[in-house]
Amino acid sequence: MAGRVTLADVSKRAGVGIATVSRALAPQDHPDVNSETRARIRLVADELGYRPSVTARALRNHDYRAVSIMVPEETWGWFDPAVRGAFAAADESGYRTLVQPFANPGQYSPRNDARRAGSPGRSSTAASLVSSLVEVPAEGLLIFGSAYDAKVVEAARRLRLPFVAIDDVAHEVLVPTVVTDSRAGARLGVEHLLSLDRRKIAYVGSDYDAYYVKERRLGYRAALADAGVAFDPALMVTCPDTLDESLRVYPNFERFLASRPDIDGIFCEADQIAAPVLRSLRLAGLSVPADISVVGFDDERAALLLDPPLTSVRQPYEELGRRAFGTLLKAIRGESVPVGRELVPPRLVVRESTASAT
Amino acid sequence: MAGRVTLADVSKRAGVGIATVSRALAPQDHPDVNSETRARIRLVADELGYRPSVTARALRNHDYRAVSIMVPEETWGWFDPAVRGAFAAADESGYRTLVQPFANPGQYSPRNDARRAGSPGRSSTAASLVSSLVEVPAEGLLIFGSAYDAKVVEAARRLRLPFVAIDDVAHEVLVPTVVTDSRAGARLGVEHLLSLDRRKIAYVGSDYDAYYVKERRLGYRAALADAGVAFDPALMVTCPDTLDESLRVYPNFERFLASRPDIDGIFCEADQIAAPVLRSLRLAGLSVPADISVVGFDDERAALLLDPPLTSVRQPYEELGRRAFGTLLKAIRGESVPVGRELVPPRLVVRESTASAT
DNA sequence: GTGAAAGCGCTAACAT
DNA sequence: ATGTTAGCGCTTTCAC
Repeated sequence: MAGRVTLADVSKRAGVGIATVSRALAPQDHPDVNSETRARIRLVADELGYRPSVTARALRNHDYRAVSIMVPEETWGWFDPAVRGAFAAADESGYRTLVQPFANPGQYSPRNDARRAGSPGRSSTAASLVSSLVEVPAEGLLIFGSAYDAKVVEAARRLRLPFVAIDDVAHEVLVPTVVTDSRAGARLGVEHLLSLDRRKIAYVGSDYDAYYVKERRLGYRAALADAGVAFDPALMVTCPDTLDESLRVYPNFERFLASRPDIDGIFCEADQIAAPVLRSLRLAGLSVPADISVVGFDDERAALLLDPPLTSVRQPYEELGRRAFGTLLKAIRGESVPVGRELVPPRLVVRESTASAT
Repeated sequence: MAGRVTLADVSKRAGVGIATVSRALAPQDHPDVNSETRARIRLVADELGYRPSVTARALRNHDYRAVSIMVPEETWGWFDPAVRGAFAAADESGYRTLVQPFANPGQYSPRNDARRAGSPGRSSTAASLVSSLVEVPAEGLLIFGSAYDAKVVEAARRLRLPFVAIDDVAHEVLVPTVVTDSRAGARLGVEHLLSLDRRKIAYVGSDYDAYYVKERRLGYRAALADAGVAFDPALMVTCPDTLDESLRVYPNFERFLASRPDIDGIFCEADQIAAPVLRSLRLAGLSVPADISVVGFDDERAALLLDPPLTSVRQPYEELGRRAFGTLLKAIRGESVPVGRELVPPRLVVRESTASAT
């Protein structure tokens, strides 16, 4: 049903040549048209309900101005603002954005799976991605998360599509990748705790083997080192169960808490981890932040709803998306973009769990 | 840079006619080609890095197989799974999805504004939407939220684009609209409380003038009526400050709680409202669910992280998206779809805040 | 200032 | 089984 009324129709009805109509209707006022004619033609076009065929225009002009964004289904909740950032940036550059969700074949451990509705659809896996990509009228490709399935990378390369990723899981990057500077973020969080005179700072994290986990741990140690506080391995608490969202408390952390009544600060690897941690503290009769200050990472929406509201390192998701699109655009325009990580700094959002407002 | 290598190139290199190449490369194996030739041609095509021009194909075939999804920036966090549902449904029908975020000109009160990063971009408002829509090569239009700016509807109508909305705010619908059955949802929640022998059930809501608010209130009353429990207006607590996410407790609710020590159940209009409510209860030394059972609405991610984890009416977001696409597809195919609401039933997710697991 | 015509890359007749 | 050709709707020389 699209593009029923064509330039020819308008030209006939207006009693002018088809080319004139084209000129009259051009986005930026074409100089070579009598403004009266233009007005008249525009009127007729409106009347007829003319809609330019984007498809014909694209064919003719060899530019489609669209990029494809591939989003793994499982991470949607997470990368949502990043998608929005990419949208916004694309929009500003006159690009359209196509979104293709794809099912993630294991490997990438979803943090949101408790939520995963049983979508019966055969949404593409990385494998079928190969073929489906061919169908996409895009000038470039943005992949969110788990871009590093070698098959996907290979597929994209074969399509000769400029290709940028946003990912903080893979240890090794095969394409230009935009990522939150997790190390700097953890550092910010721990420095904040140190500035509150906390010295026995525990790190509560997961055993998930991911780049961001490694980096956050490094950030923690770096902050301590800079402050001249000795690193104590006993303060690193690893909870293997952090992906189980239904858990109220982590057994590992409970044990740790009982054994170390001396800690005065906790850096949580993720907000999601902070929720059970706060519960444990409450159950233990400890007051946050009076007895113990707690900092999270991500600043997801729930950080605000926790009790007390959680101080957290905010992921610059929106910026991640914008940067990724920017880099992609460079690639599309033929500038060379190096394979490697482009770090985006997060910032600290202070709330009551660290009560800086003394 | 798209579509450099054409059918002609492949045909020349393979020493066959251009039509043969077209047939050989057709998505579904064309019967009229020697399979050997096909194999050979495919090889050559691969070698040359041939990518079909979607744009030419679309022009030729008069079907673009894409729908446009317009998402108001502010509600992204909310409608995220709905977008995914629409994606999935579209994908299953061989449709692509274009996403266009648009800035919402006030009127629609964002629930997420605390999060709103200062995106400097001039992402389209409803007004510029008009023109921008013309540029979108879509066969149909899905609008998420606030579709009822008359200008937007008018614009879409003038484009003669099939048009479906997902919205639970507008009181009056101007286009086919898919929406959660909030009344049934509230009913589920309240019936659950009643089944736990709660009889003094408060309704804590906002003063937001929206369809879903009205409906949830009606659902609350309907459940009470069915159970033969007299409706007590004094148990309706309206907190004008429910949109302020930084608030730890609602003054209105605090007052109410102090004045009514007899209540034994609370139905919260939204999970977001439940967070401060739970805090107030905790501060008042009341135990949930022993003393008071609490039910929320939406079942957003935070429901799981609250303490105790919140029993909540889960919005069928994914299904909302799927249904909306389904309806849109009908419209695209020329079937008539009535202007009106298509209700999708939510379901109750029981957690510890109502401790049904005695 | 305006019209005629070529051609973007593809597919579907219509030949052969 | 394969080649030739017309034409989808548009923009852009090139004439006038």
